[in-house]
Amino acid sequence: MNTSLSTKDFFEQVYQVVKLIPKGRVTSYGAIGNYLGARKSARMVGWAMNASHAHFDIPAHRVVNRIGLLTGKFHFEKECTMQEKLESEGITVEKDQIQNFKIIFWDPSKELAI
DNA sequence: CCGATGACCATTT
DNA sequence: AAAATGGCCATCG
Repeated sequence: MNTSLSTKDFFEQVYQVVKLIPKGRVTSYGAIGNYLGARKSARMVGWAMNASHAHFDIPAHRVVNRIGLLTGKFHFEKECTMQEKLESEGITVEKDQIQNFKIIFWDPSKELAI
């Protein structure tokens, strides 16, 4: 069996955190990675989101890069899907840039309080 | 098997 | 202060 519970568990952790993101809030790949103790492996978090297509309950639109830019919008059904969903939750997005990002930023390391 | 790529972030120059 | 590069780990060709 999976004696080496590494990647799969890492994915699960990411999905759990993403699913716990409150409505109207956003977080960054690095924040999740930092919460999981892998801030250097932020790319893996992003890659995990790419695999999130296999999971339907993953609000990947609430996850953006550290500057609040919708870098992964092209990975959604349509380029505007991500922005549409964010605005649908009360988040203002301008030119793929989330407004008030610092205000709506949701840091798992602080909110979930390790 | 080796090389290149990636929804990133941090450090150094 | 801004720009460039390295690092990290996994998947694809």
